[in-house]
Amino acid sequence: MPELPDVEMQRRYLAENSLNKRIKDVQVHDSYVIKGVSDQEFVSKLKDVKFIDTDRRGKFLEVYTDSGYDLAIHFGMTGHLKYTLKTSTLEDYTRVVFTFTDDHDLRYVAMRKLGGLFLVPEGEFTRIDTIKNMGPEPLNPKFNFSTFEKMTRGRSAKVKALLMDQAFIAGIGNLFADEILFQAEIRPDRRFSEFDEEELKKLFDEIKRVLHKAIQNKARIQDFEDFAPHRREGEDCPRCGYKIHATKISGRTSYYCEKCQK
DNA sequence: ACAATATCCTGCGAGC
DNA sequence: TGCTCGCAGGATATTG
Repeated sequence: MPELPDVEMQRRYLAENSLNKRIKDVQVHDSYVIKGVSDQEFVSKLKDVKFIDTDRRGKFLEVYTDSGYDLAIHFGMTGHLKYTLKTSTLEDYTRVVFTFTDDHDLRYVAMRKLGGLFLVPEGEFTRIDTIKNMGPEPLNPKFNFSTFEKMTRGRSAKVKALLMDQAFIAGIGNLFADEILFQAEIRPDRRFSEFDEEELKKLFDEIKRVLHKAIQNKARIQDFEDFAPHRREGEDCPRCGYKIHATKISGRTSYYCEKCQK
């Protein structure tokens, strides 16, 4: 489920717990999640170094080190980080463990292996194709309505497919795309060519507002007062009481209100 | 260039 | 009870 707000929480978690501590050991329990380099290289490049800073790009957590290599972490759908005493029981699906000299671990845990850990030369996160081709960061103040309007011109795909496309805009997944469209009162199968200026502005504003609010609420979509009821086909729309409808867009189930979303 | 679809990963629940 | 099937969602590869 990690989308932009969730990844932002993971970033803050790492920044609070794991910066400026020497890594005395790196254990790769599952090499499938190590991307770009061999396990051996991954371990040797990160052993005896420190994580010194963090950033986020879309759904990637970027971790800077004090050696010549940096680390990008993607959580796929099921991944998360766990900082704990190294003596504590290893969680199921622990894929990679960093052990610091303070005898604590930072563990990358992920049931399904849809994410991964990418080692790149210093600062060169654009070596990762998804990042290289990534659209604008929605919460960046430089991402303004004029930019958004230009991006949408000539695009004929369904609005929800584009919201989930990382090359169009960064960090939005299935759940937040539904939530943004619910708040903007726009159907997920609409196309930009049919939008009037007011709808486009409303959509732009809701992208920023929903993501900001989710971060403020610690990424819990449940904290929305009238959130789109995900995975609840046939339930009542929290805004108008009409039945929630489900449909497939871009291979993903979309939930929307046929009455309030136009 | 763009749009749409198939595929991978793993566990779970529905249905037979 | 035990099997298969389909689904969950992020991203990529492939096809149109």
